[in-house]
Amino acid sequence: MNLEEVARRAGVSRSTVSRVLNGSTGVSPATRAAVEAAVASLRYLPNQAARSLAGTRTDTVAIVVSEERDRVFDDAFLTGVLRGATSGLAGRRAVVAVNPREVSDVDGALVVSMSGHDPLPRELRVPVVLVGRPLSCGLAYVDSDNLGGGVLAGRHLIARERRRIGVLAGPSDVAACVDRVAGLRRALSSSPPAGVITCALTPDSGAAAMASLLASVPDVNGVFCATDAIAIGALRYLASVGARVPEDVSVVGFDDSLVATVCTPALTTVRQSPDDLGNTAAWRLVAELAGEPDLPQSIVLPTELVVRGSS
Amino acid sequence: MNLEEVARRAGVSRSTVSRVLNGSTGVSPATRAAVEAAVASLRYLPNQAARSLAGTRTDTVAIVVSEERDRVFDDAFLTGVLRGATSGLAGRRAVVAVNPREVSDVDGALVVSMSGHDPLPRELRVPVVLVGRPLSCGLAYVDSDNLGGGVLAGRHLIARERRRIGVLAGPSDVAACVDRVAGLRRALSSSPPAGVITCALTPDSGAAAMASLLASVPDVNGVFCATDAIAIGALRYLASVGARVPEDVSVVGFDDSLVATVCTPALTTVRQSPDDLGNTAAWRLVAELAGEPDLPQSIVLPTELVVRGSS
DNA sequence: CTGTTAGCGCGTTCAC
DNA sequence: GTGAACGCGCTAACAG
Repeated sequence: MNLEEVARRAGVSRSTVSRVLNGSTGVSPATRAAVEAAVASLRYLPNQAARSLAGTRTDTVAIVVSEERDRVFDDAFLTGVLRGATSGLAGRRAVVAVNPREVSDVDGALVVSMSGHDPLPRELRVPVVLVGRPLSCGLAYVDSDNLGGGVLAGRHLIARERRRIGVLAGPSDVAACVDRVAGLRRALSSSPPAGVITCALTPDSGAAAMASLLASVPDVNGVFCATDAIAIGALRYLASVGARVPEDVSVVGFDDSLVATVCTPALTTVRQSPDDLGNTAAWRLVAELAGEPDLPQSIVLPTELVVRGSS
Repeated sequence: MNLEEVARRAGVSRSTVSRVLNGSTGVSPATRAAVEAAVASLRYLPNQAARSLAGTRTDTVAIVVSEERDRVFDDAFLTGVLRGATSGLAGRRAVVAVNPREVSDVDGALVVSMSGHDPLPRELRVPVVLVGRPLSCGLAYVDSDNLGGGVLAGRHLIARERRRIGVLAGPSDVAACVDRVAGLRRALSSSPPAGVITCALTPDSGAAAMASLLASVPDVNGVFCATDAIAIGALRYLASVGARVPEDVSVVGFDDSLVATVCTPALTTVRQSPDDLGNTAAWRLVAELAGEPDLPQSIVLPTELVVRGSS
């Protein structure tokens, strides 16, 4: 099934069918209709390989997932971004890759990476949109309002009369964590955090960080955790030493992952929408590929405080 | 940068370069070496489009994720399968799709779907390997040993002296759930379950199902849940009516998802490995595409009981 | 063992 | 407004 057959069926030449398929102007309404009828009745689908070989596009974009197992916020984040992205890709093929160097023959790429210093996107010679703010390069990106979320968390802790506030900050090369903590600092401007501990993005690391925090600031009464996974560990450690949450210590997380609703007490946290992140990034990339002018270099999606039992 | 240039550089013809690239036999070691040197020094990458247009393969496989939002075990399952699959695809391109009808120009497909009655895989005119046992078609598949896991759970409840056992079974069209419950029944052969409630794969549905179970079997002292998500809901409901776990009722889940370690009490559950599932399915598909004979029609991966506080 | 040749299906000039 | 002709980069016959 190829252009030739469709052309014969419609009583025109290959070129004309091609023109109709590619929305080119200068085809009389009558022939256009004939061609469309032929296409429909033959259930013709263009051959992608031939199309990209002859033309200049591949109609394929890469979704590059550059992450290590223990450096991901939570799996729901990735799943959400993927779901949102594929649905926003408007008929294009999405190839997923873990290693950017395996990627070729694509029109553009969506890169989701925790690390703010990923050197890889630049190696792709196509338009790139990042999911998550980069720390060190000027590429276009879509991100949650991590700063604003941090501010919300900080104001909430202040409203709860917490004045000895500790921070379990996550890694310093993860932009989202950096921004979240910056937001908290901004909300706390008059009375800076009593202690800041960096840690990995796992419950175990969060528990260990909570232990150090308690050691250096024994009277801490509010804790802001850069991710829910960290907060889970903090809650666990606090329970193990008999500290009451929220009576003795308020705990606030970030992500609103499933575990936030399941742990005891349920976790006050800041919600972001991975689906919207992926969808918006896809939209932005598609728009760029379509040649739309004046596209924003960065897009920031709102976050929202969800108050539960831990504060 | 194309075959022509590489050929010129190596002082041979296009065909010879093509032969070397495709591992065809009958090339003298000397010319092979010359070609490989040229390829390396020019950093030549074959054009995928041209390759699939001329040849019979596309070197890309589809990963079809056919799921609705509320019918997924947990997100970690999907991410795991995806991670395992992409790493097992041995250099092939992986295109992800939600709708199988968007899939064309691929050599084969991996289909991950909860529903056992998915009519879609057959529409793809290429080799297909399913992740998860199909209920109604005879396609090749890779699955966790859900039956065996159910047996493990059943034996465990018996060992805990639980004789009034209820089942929160999940949907009857999800093969994994059906198999898990079948395994439980097998372990309980002498004394069948006191009650079986079907439900959706969400905590809320699990909570509602637990309520019905308690209504019809007030003295239930053991509950097997087809998934951890269901078990979370069951635990929540039991706590709300003041039932003690595990003193009054033992609860066992299935999946060993992250929430199983976070809830209170921590959940006894059966562990499966989504990564291995995806990886094995990819391997099986690649082997079939390579024409390997005598491939197994089904592959079943072991599951493992993880005992925690809830039993 | 190696080179030559003929398309794969399509977009894109060109003429008409 | 429409058709004819060329070539994208490659694989797969076929010669030699």
